[in-house]
Amino acid sequence: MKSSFTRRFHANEIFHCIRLVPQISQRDIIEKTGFDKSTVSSVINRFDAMGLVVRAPKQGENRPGRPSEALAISQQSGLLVGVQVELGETIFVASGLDGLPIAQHRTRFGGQVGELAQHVAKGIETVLHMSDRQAELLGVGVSLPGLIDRNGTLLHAPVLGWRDVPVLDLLAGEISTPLYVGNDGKAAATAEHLFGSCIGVKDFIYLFSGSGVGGALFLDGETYLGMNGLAGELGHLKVVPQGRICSCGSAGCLSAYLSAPALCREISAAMGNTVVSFDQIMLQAGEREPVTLAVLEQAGAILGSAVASLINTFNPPVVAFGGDMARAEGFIRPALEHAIGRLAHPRMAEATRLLFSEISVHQPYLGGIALALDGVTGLEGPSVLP
Amino acid sequence: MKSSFTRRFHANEIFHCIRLVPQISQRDIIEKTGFDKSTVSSVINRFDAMGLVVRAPKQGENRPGRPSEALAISQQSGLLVGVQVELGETIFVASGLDGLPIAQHRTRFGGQVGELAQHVAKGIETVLHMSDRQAELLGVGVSLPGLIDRNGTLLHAPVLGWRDVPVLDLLAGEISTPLYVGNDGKAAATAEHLFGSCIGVKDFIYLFSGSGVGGALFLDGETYLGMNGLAGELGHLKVVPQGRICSCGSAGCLSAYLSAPALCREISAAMGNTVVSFDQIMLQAGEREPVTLAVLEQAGAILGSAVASLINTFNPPVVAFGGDMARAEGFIRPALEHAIGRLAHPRMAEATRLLFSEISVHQPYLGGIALALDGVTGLEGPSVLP
DNA sequence: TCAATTTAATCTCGAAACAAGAAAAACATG
DNA sequence: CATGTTTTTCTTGTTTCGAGATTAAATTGA
Repeated sequence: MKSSFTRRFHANEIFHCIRLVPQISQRDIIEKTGFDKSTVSSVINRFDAMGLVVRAPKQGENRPGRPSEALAISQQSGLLVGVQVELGETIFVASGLDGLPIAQHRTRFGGQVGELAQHVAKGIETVLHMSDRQAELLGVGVSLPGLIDRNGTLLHAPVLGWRDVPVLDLLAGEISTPLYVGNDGKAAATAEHLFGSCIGVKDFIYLFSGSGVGGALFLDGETYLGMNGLAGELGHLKVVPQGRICSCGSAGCLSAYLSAPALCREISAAMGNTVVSFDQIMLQAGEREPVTLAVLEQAGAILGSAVASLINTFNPPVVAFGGDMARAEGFIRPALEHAIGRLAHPRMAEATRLLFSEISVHQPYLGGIALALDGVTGLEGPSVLP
Repeated sequence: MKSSFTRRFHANEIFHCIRLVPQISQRDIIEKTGFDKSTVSSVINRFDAMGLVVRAPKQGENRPGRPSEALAISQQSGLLVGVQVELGETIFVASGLDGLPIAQHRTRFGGQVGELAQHVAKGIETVLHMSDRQAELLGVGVSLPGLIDRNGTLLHAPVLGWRDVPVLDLLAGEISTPLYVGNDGKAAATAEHLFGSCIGVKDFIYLFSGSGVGGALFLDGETYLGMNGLAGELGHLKVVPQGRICSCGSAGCLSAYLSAPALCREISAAMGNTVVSFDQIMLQAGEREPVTLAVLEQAGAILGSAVASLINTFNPPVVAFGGDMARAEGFIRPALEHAIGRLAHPRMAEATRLLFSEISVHQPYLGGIALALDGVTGLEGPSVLP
């Protein structure tokens, strides 16, 4: 069952057409993609033979002619599990091949390397039971907060305190399904592309903030990995020469100025009290507490300087912000835009849209699912598509 | 004669195999590319039919069996002209499809927009006469020192003082051959990939310095253009918050610290004399003049900070330096490497090779030829390959 | 009710391309 | 001069895309 590259390309495109617009007809797919009708028909016939899609006559189209089909990803076609490992807690989500979550499960996790594999395997088991759907598990995506290379080795995760952990190998020992392990920034960017505001956007730069600052380069329809898979560490762009020491061991990084811990420290120092969480910062900012507002404004300006460099580098149509950056949109956006206007090349800045991610705030658990869906439908490696 | 994408991909790969290793045999191409022997044979037969290659029996192979063919790009197959527009002077180079220069011509150019098209057309005419080869002109590449968008409009060239000049349209009015217009940084990076030290390197970041600092992102086998074709303006990475005013109108750009004029100003101010050219700087540095050495060292450190950001962003196998940066290798490299070691993520820094371009110093005129060759053999748009 | 019309999806068939194998070409060796 | 070796070309089978013909399933109107 070895298909040519173009065939897989077509299949992939058509699959995502159906996923994104359920009840779509072949006619609409032909218009949208520009593929030939016979190509679309044959691909969908194969999808059908594999039980990947369901076809139903389309209702409520009161016009002459043969009614079009309403295509949809089958609920029975297969399951994905997304795993989001964070400090203290792990989130497990099960979904169908359409990527829509059908069950969720959270457990505490102490962060011991030795327990990771068993802990994840057990969580997957649990969430699969909860999902109550009779279908095969096709793939598992695991999003981790750290630098992960192409071989699936986690090189450094300051938040967890891990170094050089072969996570893919460890997990593969307990989990037999296809396994996709990835950095949380790249996972979040993929989620934004598959489910969020960057659907259909082939090039965008993603930045997000939480316990650290991460990012991803989404170029030409896929996340750019670089030589070892480490590209996109935008949290460690240098913004201040000889600046603050960063958790990565270097100095002057964006992360040292914008991560939640950094902002907490800064506000605490200025106010004399103890601010320990970004929730608290948002609360104080909502009450228009002056020090907090000033620190956030300052953060927006620093972020703007980094984004100006990114705009001058990539000339991207979209720069997307996720996590705490998205939550604080109202407080940082003016300073951010002002800095970009001042520092980026005008012709590029005016063409770039800034986008604050909603899903990264309200559905932060989609990263793992995105890795899994991207993995099982992807053009390289084995794919569940024909 | 519309070929499929894969066909053109194969043809392109095989063409460059022959270009890079003249006298190569089909056998060697098969080994190198992994294509099937029938594919290679049929592509080369078409090359032959078009008069693109010459085949000769390979000499001096004293072994049994049918002797292999020695393939080479035909000298009669076609001509390219590369044009390098600089302040005060324009360089014209003619070459065959192998990219080897066969004639060169330089003329003064005052920099009047109105005269550009005629000036270029006349120079092409002249260099073609000089080349003395009976072959069709297949393409012209024009490298310009400024921001050029996808439509071939030069948006801003501080060096020439031009703004919003539709160079492609202007030139197309005088020149009927396929025309490829590009930014000098991207042209130099393409040259490095086609003729220089980055042959076979599919991903590298290119930085060069001259009257300004420019760059290019060479990702996944091609220059990354971004939305409007403006990506790669690495000279305007922000390195100092609220820093020096740059020719682009913004502040704190790399270019404001590393361009030849900036270094001249800095050295002049510190020494009290007047340094006006990079040649003079190199001379003084060669004599180990302390102020000059200190300024260059400082420049290396600033460059290192920017390169550290680039390494953390792209995780590239190679960062290449051209122009004045390459000339000053000996004086900036220690500070550069030190800064990178301190600021870039160790796992990425250790994997990245720094490369100082030779061709950008000794054959700076190759940029235009590179644009032309890349254009006429490229996978998108019309191509001279079957 | 039953053609006629209209639209959607499928089927048929030719052109193009790759890949594997057979055949041919051109040389060395004994 | 036969045999073996190596390189290139030719032959054939399979796959895929795409254009046109065909079939399917509805509405419309006589």
